[in-house]
Amino acid sequence: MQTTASSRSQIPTLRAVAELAGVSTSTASRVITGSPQVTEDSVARVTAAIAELGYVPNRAARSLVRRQPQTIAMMIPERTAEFFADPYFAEVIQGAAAYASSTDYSLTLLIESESDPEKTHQVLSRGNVGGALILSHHSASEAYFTLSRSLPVVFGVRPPGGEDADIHVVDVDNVAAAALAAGHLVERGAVRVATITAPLDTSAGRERLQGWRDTLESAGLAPGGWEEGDYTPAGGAAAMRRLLERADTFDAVFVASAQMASGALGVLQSRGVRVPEDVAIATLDNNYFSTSTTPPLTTVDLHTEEKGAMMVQALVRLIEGATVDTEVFVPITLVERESTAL
Amino acid sequence: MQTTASSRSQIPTLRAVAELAGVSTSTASRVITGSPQVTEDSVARVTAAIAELGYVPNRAARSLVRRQPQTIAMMIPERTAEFFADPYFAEVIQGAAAYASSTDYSLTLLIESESDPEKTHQVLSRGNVGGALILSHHSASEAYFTLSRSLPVVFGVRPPGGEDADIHVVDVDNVAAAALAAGHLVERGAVRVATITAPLDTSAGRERLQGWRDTLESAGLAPGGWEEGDYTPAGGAAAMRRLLERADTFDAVFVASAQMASGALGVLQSRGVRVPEDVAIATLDNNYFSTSTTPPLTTVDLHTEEKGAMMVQALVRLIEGATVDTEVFVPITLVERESTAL
DNA sequence: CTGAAAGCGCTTACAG
DNA sequence: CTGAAAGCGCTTACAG
Repeated sequence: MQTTASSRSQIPTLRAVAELAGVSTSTASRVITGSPQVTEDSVARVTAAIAELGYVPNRAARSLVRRQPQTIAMMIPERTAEFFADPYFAEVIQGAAAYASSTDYSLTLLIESESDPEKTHQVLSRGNVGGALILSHHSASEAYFTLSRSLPVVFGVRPPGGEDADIHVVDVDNVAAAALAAGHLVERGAVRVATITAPLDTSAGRERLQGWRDTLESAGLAPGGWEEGDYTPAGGAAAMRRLLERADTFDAVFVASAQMASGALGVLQSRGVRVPEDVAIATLDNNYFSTSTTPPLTTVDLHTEEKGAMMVQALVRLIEGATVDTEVFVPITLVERESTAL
Repeated sequence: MQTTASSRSQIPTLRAVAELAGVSTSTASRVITGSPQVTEDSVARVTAAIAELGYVPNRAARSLVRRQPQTIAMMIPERTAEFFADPYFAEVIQGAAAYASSTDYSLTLLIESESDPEKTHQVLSRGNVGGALILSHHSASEAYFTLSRSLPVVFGVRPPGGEDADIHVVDVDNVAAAALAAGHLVERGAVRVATITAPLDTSAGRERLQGWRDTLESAGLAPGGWEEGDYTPAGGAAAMRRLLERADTFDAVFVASAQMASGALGVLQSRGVRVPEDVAIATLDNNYFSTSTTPPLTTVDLHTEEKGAMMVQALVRLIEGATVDTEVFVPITLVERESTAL
């Protein structure tokens, strides 16, 4: 109590800035909000006063008067397993938080209640957040369709059923990413390219499968075998075992995520299959799972951190009334490593 | 703009609640804040009105008048690698966010600028957060010592140099956790227990080594060999390779984190060492890395998610002026799995 | 126990 | 371009 009180009294207000600068709070406020209707002289004096006092606007007061909380909610899935296993969320969050810190908005974490989507809706629609970022793949995201009519919302994945809906999505082009990885395998000389897919009940899973298929087709190659994984190393390993049991052999495999690829690589090596000599591997995600294996894996960097930043950027624009494309693609880049070396 | 405006007009205010309940806003406010000086009848009527309107207090207004932002900052390390590789942060964050949602506080993510701690200090001390949670191990956390004099702060790890400082720490008892795991190995009959440590420039690393040492000593066993790891599977694997090169053999190993244990296990198996028959393994962290290996690993659950919740709980108490222990221990539990089966 | 009133720290028409 | 004034939605002494 005492600590708090004493610290509070130190914090400079707009009034203090205005007094020091010798202007009214109105003028000081105009300078701070970047209003054009102020003289250069006012700007200089207020700016100096702000610097001298280390003034930072009170968010609560600003939010109250603007009727617009300077807060963005990042909805994170309640189902912990999904959230934990994957560095994906951490990267998106990191990127989003970093970008948010460069804006006037703060990023707050909200658990989405999957058992009770109505509750989540409540929390978001009651005026305490300026907009929301939706990350989950599977969840009952239809609830967010309605929400996005009354609150700015940006999705990190196109939600199931959201093909026609008037929603905003910031995501990687999964077809293109898969095609980039598979294409690299083909260019390198592979002629029998198998794949381990991401879960096919997600759009990302289906699109990555599609990208692989398209690539082989346009290269005039017959599609190789494919098995479904679940985004985990163990799932990738299991899929690789099934792939090896099949009649059709392969000289390369496109694995739809680095976590799965690390598991699949282990199986290959335990069977004495040499990578890249016998089987080349290309995957997606430039993270720990593609850099720390032996050999390290050729992959497509999905720029997940940048994705987080782009989501916040799109949302802030939406909140501030600017026009935002309904679909924004996050850049992708091929990173060549030993797993496809010649 | 239009969307936003229309949605705003829907949001019920305290005044609307008061009118519906037939009381003044003062009384309505008292009911909401749980003041004792209201009649049962008032409580009933206001409560009903709140439910009917779906009223949620405006955080900005409340923060403004209370001079206390209803916001808790979770400081996350700028150094991305550390943050990404480990499910630890994600678990703590999840637990913290979930607990925060049951309070009046919202959890906001702030990147701590390690290159410029002064900047982080600025952000926190300028009155826009009610308190802060500090997670990082290494960082220049001394800056937070000063901060904790003017702002409620809870550390997730005792910062270097923070032995005597008057700070609040919520953490697992690392010595006890290591002793629990190592003790299980001993009870099971191991007589030559080696260890792979966490980085020894962290207090957690040193304490876990200590717990292993204490256990062997009190069991009357000579300390086995030890090698330092870096919290990653690759680091655990490297440490295990070094351990195997040493003269002293071992029939069990305590690995100070599950990520390292998964790497170490791989090395053992690739050398034809059977787990648990030839070497038993016990580790810390009950996460993906201890459950998904073959065999699954006996471990000490550090209740990381609960830790996040406890950190928020302690911080909220601090903010609200209650007394909080300077040191709070997160519970630990042994989880027996195949890696130590007899 | 209750209500009228003041005020938290800002922003923004409004008048000049 | 500038300042005085009103007001954002709450909470809390103050008086009754």
